Amino acid sequence: MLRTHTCGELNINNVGQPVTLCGWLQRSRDLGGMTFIDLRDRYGITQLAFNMDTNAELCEKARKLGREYVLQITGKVVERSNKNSKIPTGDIEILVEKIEVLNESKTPPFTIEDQSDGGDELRMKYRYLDLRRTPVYNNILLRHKMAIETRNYLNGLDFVEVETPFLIKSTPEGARDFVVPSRMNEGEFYALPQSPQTFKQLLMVSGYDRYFQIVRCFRDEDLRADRQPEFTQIDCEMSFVTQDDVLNTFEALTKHLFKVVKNVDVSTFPRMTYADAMTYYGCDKPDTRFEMKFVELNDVAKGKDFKVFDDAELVVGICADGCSEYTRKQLDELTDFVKRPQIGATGLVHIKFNLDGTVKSSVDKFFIEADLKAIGEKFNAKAGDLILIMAGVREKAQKQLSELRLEMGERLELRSPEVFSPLWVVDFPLLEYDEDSQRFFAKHHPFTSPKMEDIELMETDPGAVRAIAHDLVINGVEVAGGSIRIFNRDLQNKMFKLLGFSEEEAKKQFGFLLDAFEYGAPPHGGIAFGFDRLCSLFGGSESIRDYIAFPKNNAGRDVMLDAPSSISTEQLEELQLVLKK
RNA sequence: GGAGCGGUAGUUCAGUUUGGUUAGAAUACCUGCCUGUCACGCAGGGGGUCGCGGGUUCGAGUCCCGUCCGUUCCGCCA
Repeated sequence: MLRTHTCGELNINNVGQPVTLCGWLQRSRDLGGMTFIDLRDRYGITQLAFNMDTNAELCEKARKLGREYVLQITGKVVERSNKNSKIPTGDIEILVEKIEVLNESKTPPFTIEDQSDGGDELRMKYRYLDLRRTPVYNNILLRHKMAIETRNYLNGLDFVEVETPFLIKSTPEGARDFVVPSRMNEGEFYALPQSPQTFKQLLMVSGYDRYFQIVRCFRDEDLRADRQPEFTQIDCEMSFVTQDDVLNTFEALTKHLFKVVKNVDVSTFPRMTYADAMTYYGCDKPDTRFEMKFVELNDVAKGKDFKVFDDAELVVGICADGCSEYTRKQLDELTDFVKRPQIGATGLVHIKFNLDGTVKSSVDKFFIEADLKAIGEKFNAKAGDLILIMAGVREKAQKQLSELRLEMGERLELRSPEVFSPLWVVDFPLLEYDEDSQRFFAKHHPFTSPKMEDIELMETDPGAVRAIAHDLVINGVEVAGGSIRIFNRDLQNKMFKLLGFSEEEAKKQFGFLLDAFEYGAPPHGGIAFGFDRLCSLFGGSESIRDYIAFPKNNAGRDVMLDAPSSISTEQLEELQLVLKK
């Protein structure tokens, strides 16, 4: 070993010991007669001291060293005369006797400190330097802890981690596949998995009973702050279970992670149906850190000659406590917010329940005070509250008001990253009708089981069939999703038929799975966590990039590698992607 | 595919609204001074194709058109 200790572990108890440390020069302070160097490794910072009186030659050498030089130093631990209470090693320093420069460094393009002066783009280009910074290191360490704890916990429950292939078969359903040309099979392509869905179901057929995998998945879709083209799932599947079993098992895993990683206790996760989530939050992943539930106002808002309400399928509102004092400017801001093209509302109605008992609204022309008070009663509004109302086609109005609700939550500081509010959303619709292609699509995936009591509806009203599906939502983030699967060949065929698959198409795409189901498939179900999102949620960040060591940028590029890149004509020829000259 | 915001010193930004002398600040870097600093301090210095291309103008960092890059969102993400 080139060192006896790390830079984070020495303290007052080590005084007098001879030590050898290795690390990077974080910063040096040259006072003329003496020089101090902060030596950094991933464990911490230890101060090195050099004195002109005691060793002029060494001190001269030390003052010439640059930032990020890699040093090996030998010396003696001494108690400082001026202590630094801000760092764990602040009581001691090393009286250096020998310096070895293990490597020099160019001046880095940004400062390697907690608060770096570098912007995102630059730090991504030099990600290996960015990763030296403590906050970034802590994020990567958090991810490591989450992964280790997940493995240990699931291992304790007899889950088996099985690796599934990355080079698989492309299927047209779902997200766009990344494809890989096959050199040995001219004109044919592998696809990278969007998830190991079919493999984990096959493992259930194989009797593995409880499977998990912390696994990379690939989707060739546009990126977001919380979406990368390659991302990681905690993928899980269990046999001989009900939905309750799946929910209880992974609620317990989630609680375990909160406890050991964050030391946070969370109570039992409430369960909310998809229908309720839409009714009360206008959204299938509600942020339940704050209430501000939707109230439907059709009965009290219609019939007052206000055309916008009268013509609307749904009039719905929220009540913002204590916001009656909002100024004209603030209300205009909210109106502008909902009118942004991304939200696309045509307007916003407000009712102020003023502190002096008066009621003032933007629709006073149409509503007398008694009408407004009737609306207020629906919300149990009190003096000082502000009611915000939107109207339109049901789904659209819900979605728009949902955005406004989150914005109000933000403005009222009700969305602290230190507060965690998990819930299960269940009873999703099995199918979603797509107007463009005039057909149903699986909302989750084609292997999701309908609720037994809804099976008859598959013939009569497919859109009303509910699935035995579940999402884990925390703070408005979809953290995990899963379902009980179809394990019966007939039901699966019925499902494919609903999705407009001919028997041949189904066989061509999923023949291996259908075949497998004929050899004794057990009842099974599972869930997959978005691991990157879970980490960013635990870390209190909106962006999953902070928790990925080498992430891609907005356009799916790795700016450090400069990938993707073109390849040589020889490679293209070998892959049969161009004609040979 | 669409919308918003941004691109000026190694870096982070100001300056663009209302075109006008030599484009500033902080930090980083270099030199000198300094024996208890820990965001050390003090003095001095170097450092700019204002993303790129075109246009308007006597004159463009600033106005117009195009384009590239970054970022956030919508679409998309079974």
